[in-house]
Amino acid sequence: MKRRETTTLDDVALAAGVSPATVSRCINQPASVRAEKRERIMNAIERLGYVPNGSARALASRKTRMIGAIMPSLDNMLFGGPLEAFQKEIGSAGYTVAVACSEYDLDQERIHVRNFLESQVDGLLLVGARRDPDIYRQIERQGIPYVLTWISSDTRKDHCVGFDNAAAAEQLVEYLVALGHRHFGMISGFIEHNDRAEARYRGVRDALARHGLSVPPDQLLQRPFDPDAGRDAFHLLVSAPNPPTAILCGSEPHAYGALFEAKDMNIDIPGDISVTGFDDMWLASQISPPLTTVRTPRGRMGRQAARHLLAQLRGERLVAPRPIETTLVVRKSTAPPRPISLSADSGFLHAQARTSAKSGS
Amino acid sequence: MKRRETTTLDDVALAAGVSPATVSRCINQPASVRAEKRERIMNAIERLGYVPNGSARALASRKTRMIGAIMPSLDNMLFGGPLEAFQKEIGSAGYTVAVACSEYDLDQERIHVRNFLESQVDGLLLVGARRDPDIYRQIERQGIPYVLTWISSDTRKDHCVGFDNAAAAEQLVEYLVALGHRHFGMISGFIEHNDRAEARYRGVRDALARHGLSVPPDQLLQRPFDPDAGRDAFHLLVSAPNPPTAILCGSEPHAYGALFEAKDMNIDIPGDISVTGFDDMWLASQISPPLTTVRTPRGRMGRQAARHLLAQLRGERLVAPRPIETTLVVRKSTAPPRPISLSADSGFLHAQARTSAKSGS
DNA sequence: CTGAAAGCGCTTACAG
DNA sequence: CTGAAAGCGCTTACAG
Repeated sequence: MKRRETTTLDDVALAAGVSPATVSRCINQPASVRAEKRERIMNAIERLGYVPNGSARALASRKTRMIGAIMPSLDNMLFGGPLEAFQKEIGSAGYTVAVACSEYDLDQERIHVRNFLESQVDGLLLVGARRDPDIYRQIERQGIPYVLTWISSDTRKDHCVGFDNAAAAEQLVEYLVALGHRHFGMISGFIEHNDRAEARYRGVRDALARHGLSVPPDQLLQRPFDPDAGRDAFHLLVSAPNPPTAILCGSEPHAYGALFEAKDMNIDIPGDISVTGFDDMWLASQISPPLTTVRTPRGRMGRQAARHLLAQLRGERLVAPRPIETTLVVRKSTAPPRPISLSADSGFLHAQARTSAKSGS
Repeated sequence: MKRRETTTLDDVALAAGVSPATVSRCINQPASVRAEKRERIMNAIERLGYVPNGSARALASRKTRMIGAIMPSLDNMLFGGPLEAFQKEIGSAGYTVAVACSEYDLDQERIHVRNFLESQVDGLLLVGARRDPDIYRQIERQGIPYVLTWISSDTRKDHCVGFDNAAAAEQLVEYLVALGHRHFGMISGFIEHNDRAEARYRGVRDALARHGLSVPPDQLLQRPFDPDAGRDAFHLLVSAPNPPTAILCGSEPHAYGALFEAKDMNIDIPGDISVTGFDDMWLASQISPPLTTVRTPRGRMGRQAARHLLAQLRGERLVAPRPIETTLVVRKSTAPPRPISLSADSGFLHAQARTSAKSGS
């Protein structure tokens, strides 16, 4: 390692025949430097190939222009899009984004928060709102802005940019119930440490309760968010003695897996069983049958998260963003249950019988 | 903004009754501090809630422990996995990774490189090898390690961690030719500014040339890497007066799109036309028909890239990594062309006729 | 094993 | 508009 002569701001000042302070100003607020000097300085910078030292700048100015983003995963086509939208938007304001993956593990997440705090990030992007309060304490102690995405919870509403997962799940349930379904299964993410998954389940549960229905405990399966897990869960659900007529998936990869497994098992979707997704990713409309699901505008969420963070960074007073609207997208993976009962009443009674038999076990 | 009293290393030193230097050592090389003092210091750190200032540390030590990664995209399920693998591996060595997206645009990439250089990243992860030499000059001027992924080119072989795209494409072609295909179309990425796409096309071209075959210019379609673009391109290709019997896709999303479009057009794959992918992502085995493709071990590539960078960071001498092996995965999207000719000769003659007719036009 | 001191390369009031 | 000077919060030879 030969000693590299890094050229510094002082070198530029010397070469341009001005003071270091002026060079600094020339870089940061060009307008405040006389045009003639500015040109001399720019020339010197060019000639010497000067590259400002971000660490020194950060130390002196107390700004790193770096945003830390902690995502549950980058490998499931769910977070990549929004993250890219976020980085594009915030990047155009001059910020760099550093990413870390928590793998849906709150302990890993805490470590990453800590690291970012040490790195002096100017802001933080997190997914979900539920985590050890101590983490929020640390963040707030450093006084750095943060935004919580994928939820519109009310615990820290002011920081939430996302949609109402529970309400979205309810849309799905209401639609299915109107179709005549009375017997439901659900393939969910892990509820305990994932407030998005929890909210979706809660939405399902509450909407069903309004109709005197419920997901039997053994028909609620919690699985990692990937198609293979969805396959297995679907297989289990339909192999039960009294299978559901509709299966709600808490995430779209689960639904893809369910559809693939159905094909392998020769189960007709939606003839035998209805299946719904959640998110409306690109595959939803292409897969067969095309998936009934709820659309979550994730790109918009990413951009809005960036703008919300930017506003805080500018020192604006925090105003709670309004939840991003979700929309029910009805396609071909859902239909009335068999036997087809045009009368809602008879269908209801039929389902009631099944449901009570089930809940009695 | 009230003035936050950030607690510094000096505060800790005072509280623990030692010198700042000792606190610093205690944090960075605990073994070099007497146990008794170490405990006092740790207590003080805990009590004061001290968080080291990364910028100051970086300035003084000339190390940021940050790696810059510039990816063409994060939104196409292609780069997320490898990136996550990379970050996990390099993160466990104490590095943070910052990401930026170039959107397959070399100008954007150059800006991001520049930004990362200013940020004093300790290392750089790039995709592909072909870019303005001036960029390499800047990187090397700062003397920071870098790794080029997704290729195993020989221009800067020592820095390349990836697979041989051309060879992988050749595997596919040889298989298709052995099946009896003589008339090929290709849906490719944009070749000019993407050396991975270029290498794949080159592999196709060279392999075909060995058999006296070629892709007619109008049957080589360059498209963005998404399923919809693949759909359109497929439609165009099969609507030509003399459509190919086999379509090679330079990326898997293209192939998915082709398969979906084929279904909509009522074209039988592989009965009417054979289709191949490239990468073997999870969908390849689930889609129908399951896709014949070539597997590129991307997770392994991510990890190896991290290790290769880490080795440089440790100051080890650079040794050219060996290319990562790709494997042909034969599934159901490929078959001999119609009319089914069990005799290779007759098939060949038939195809020859078509080919020369084509190339004469 | 520990401390005093210099220095990393900028920015930013403060004066002019 | 510009400069001299202090300071951001650490690390690291150097001495002991």
